[in-house]
Amino acid sequence: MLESKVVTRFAPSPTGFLHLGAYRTAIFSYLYARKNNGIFVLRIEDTDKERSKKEYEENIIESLKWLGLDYDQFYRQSENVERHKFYLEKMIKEGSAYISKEEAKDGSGIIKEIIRFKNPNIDVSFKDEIKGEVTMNTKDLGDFVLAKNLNEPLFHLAVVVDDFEEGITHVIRGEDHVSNTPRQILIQKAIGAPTPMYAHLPLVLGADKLKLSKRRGALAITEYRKLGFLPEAILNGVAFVGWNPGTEQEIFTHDELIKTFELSKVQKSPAVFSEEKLEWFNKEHIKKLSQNEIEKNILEWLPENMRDMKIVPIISERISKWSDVKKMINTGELNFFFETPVLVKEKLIFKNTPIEKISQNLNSAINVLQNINDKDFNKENIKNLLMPIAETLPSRGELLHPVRYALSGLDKSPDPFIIAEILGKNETLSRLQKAV
RNA sequence: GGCCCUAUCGUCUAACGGUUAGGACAUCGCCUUUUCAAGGCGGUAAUCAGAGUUCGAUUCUCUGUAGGGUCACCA
Repeated sequence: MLESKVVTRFAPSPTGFLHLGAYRTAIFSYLYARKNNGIFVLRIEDTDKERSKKEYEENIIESLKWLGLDYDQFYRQSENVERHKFYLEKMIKEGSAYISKEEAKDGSGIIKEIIRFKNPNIDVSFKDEIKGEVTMNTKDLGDFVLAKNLNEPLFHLAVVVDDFEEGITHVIRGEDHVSNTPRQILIQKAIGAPTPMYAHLPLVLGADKLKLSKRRGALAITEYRKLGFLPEAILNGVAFVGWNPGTEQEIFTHDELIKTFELSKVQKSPAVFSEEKLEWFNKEHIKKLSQNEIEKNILEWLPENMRDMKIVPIISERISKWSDVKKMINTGELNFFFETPVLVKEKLIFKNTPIEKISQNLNSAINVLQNINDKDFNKENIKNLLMPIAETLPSRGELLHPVRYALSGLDKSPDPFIIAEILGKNETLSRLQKAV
């Protein structure tokens, strides 16, 4: 029973901030492990001492945590050098690897001893969960290098030894590793390790149809957090790049994804990642939040002097991520609530209605609104009084437009009833009076 | 170039060999209490090309074409 347990791993190298494409492989590995009651391992592949940085490792850990991808085991490849050395020595002893004296690649002319694999030059085939049967000849690979020396293993050796020692049963990784697989299988055979199941994920492309890369604007996952995306929305949206459950449901929670995820439904072809659709996913996930949580978040994103519960409703239906709150502030859409707008007389005019008629309509509005008590000054009551007047006019706009403009000073704004409610009776009447 | 992989609306995708080729995002139009947003309804839009197998091909086979991956003392 224990033998059949699924163990997957996410094995990034901490040489930069990881973008969504990398996290998608983490998500799939995680989902697959959880779905099968297995174990999810995080292994930091930091054997490249020059390029690996602690900062990046921390960013990876932080990002996984934020996404809700909890791992059961953690390894740092650089801490496994002893076992890498053990297998290296074993291979040399058994003849599947040898020490080769060669001139250093840096052009210094120094002769070094490196460790090469004795390539048997055979056809290697493996079954890939996504791509199917793949066969490759390994003779082009030559006697590839396993390690710089006994204490400095290279990628292929380290991966194979660690996957074996950590009991990895399913290697889920990017398609760029397909051509690495045969030589890793060769090493497995040499050290007597079983071959795990492989699933090579198709690449994630940017809008330019090229591989997603930081150089072309791909963001680190922590940047999405800064932009005010919900982790569950990112999880959902990224999982849907190159995978779908085959039903028409698109919005999934963390737990629903675990239940639904299947490797067999992963796409074979690369997928273009759409920022627009990610925003849509986020908006849908915001809708699932309780009213309280939405209020709390919006309030947090508002500057202190603007933290007023009353404007939350008009903000919440106009944003798809929290940072859009800032955008609304910057475009001045919310200013009317905090300061009396400066009006341009002509803008009160609806179509060709004479200005006298507009003033007259505004006055009727003032008259009826005066009759509402302060505490009943809400959008329903306001609407109930204003609409009957508007209905008597050739066009409702002759009343509604000037009222809305007088209150907001904007060409585009929420409807006049809600604005009046937010402003309160006094401010509403005062603004209407000024417009007459 | 060698090896490997892939190919359905602009994008993500669905379709036991038989469907008016379905859905979502985006886009366009209409409606909904002037405008904006939200919401509702509807529209435009796709099987890379050519052969073959078959009564019938988006689906199977081959070829072509186009993309992509990989060929390190990086991972």
